[in-house]
Amino acid sequence: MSPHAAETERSSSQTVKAQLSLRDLILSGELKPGDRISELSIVERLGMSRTPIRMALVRLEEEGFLEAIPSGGFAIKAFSERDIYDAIELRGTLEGFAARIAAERGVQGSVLAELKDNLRQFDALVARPTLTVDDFSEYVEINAHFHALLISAADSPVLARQIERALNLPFASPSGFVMVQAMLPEARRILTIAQDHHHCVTRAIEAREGTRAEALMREHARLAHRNLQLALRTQGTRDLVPGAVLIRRPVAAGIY
Amino acid sequence: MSPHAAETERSSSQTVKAQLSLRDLILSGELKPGDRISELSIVERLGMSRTPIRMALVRLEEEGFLEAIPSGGFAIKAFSERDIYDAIELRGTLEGFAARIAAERGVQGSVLAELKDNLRQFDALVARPTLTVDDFSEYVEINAHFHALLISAADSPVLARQIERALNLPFASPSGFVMVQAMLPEARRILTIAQDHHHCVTRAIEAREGTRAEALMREHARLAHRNLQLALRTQGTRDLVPGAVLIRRPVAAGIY
DNA sequence: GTTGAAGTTTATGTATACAACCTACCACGG
DNA sequence: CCGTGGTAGGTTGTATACATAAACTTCAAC
Repeated sequence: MSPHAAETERSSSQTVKAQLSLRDLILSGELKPGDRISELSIVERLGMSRTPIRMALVRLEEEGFLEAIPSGGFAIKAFSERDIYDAIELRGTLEGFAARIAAERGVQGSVLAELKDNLRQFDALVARPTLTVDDFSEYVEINAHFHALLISAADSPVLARQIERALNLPFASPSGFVMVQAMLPEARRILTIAQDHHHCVTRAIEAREGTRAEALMREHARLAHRNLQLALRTQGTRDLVPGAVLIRRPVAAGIY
Repeated sequence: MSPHAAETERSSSQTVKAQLSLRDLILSGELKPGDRISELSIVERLGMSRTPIRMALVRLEEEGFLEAIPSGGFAIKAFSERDIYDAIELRGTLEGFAARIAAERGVQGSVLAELKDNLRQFDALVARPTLTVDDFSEYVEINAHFHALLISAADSPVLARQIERALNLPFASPSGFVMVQAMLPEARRILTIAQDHHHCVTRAIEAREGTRAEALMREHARLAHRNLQLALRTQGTRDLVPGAVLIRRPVAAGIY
């Protein structure tokens, strides 16, 4: 079934299990956008009682996968291509804000050291003569760590919380389109640009150049815009887009 | 007790009642920051069963009033003065983003007309020779409407949702410090500046000047910074700050 | 044939009972 | 006297039963 199904087995609480399982059900496309979710049908599908399922539904609504129906219950949300575009742009805005206040207020030396270590790992990756799919998986890790470090550099719980929420939607994640990118011929080129962004932002933060750091992070997020466009319009890559099943109109012109 | 207690009486669902009541309990200071919330104590206080109360607790966690305790249950969050500063700056960033995309993508004529009507109401208010407390209440309405119109001008559900969440904290609201402002000698001056911001942003959006619109909304939010500083440091106005009880260190030097 | 209304069915909202866990206190041993 | 173990109390997590409201179906009348 779903690639993440395993992790739901050995979880602690029933609520968390339900949350993960439901998310998988949604992202795998078994539950389609617009569908109303009946609690009872989930009960018999997951084999637990209604209470943890109701809890999970509330949480998934907060995460943005579901929307409350006025008369009660929840339905699976559908997203337009523009919604995804906006979510990416929003992430760029928030990460730009993080970079700016990190630069303006200054960051702890230890965080800066971690950032530079992360850059070295990235450099080593790009230096490899050929890039395998495993290399891209490794990049996902390094990239996610860089963005996490940026948030800790901003040292603002309020902002961290808000960014966390903005990243709940899978296609808004910093690494959302990396595996798509891996399939594209210009993979290395995009990677090189992303690498440069990371370097420049780190340098800007160190040099207390807030405006520059902000602009760079915004532009960095826009790499995902291009990957999104390519992925949705290139044959065969659409399934690699995280949460592709949530996109309202398949758009992909000429595939069928 | 609380000024909003009335609205909790005639509510529909028990969950919503619990949510509103709990929020009042927190904002009125009856439940103090750091306190762990026992579900049973709320049960006997509100006279309903645990189920809707648990639901309300989850929602209030999402709103930012509570934080989950690792071992289970919730505790009331405490905020530093810098958290509030960041929340205001964050609102400015998000509203700036809204203003920018409204300007860049263009807005429907009807929304623009509503904005201009709102500006006229604002102008009429400022033109009054003296400003009563009622006038400031009216301003809160007009101001809230302006900010709501800005969001609808951006026409982005993803962004609207995110801003809505950012405004859950009472001190992050656009009108959060207006009643404080009313008590200050420079009340009219601040109002005049806010009025100019509203005018300029609307004109910038109409003229498709995205960068200008964004910068203006950011600066507009920073008016709240000043009001925050004044309110916390001026004797007697501290209680007018919404959610003042959530602020960690009373800060207010020399009051006691 | 279509529309409206009433009854039935099924959904969610709420209450409560039960189980598992964490915590704090007390006793016992080193 | 300090540390460790166990037990008791209370807390949250889960399951289930019940009430209420929404939706669907069916039947009848126009």
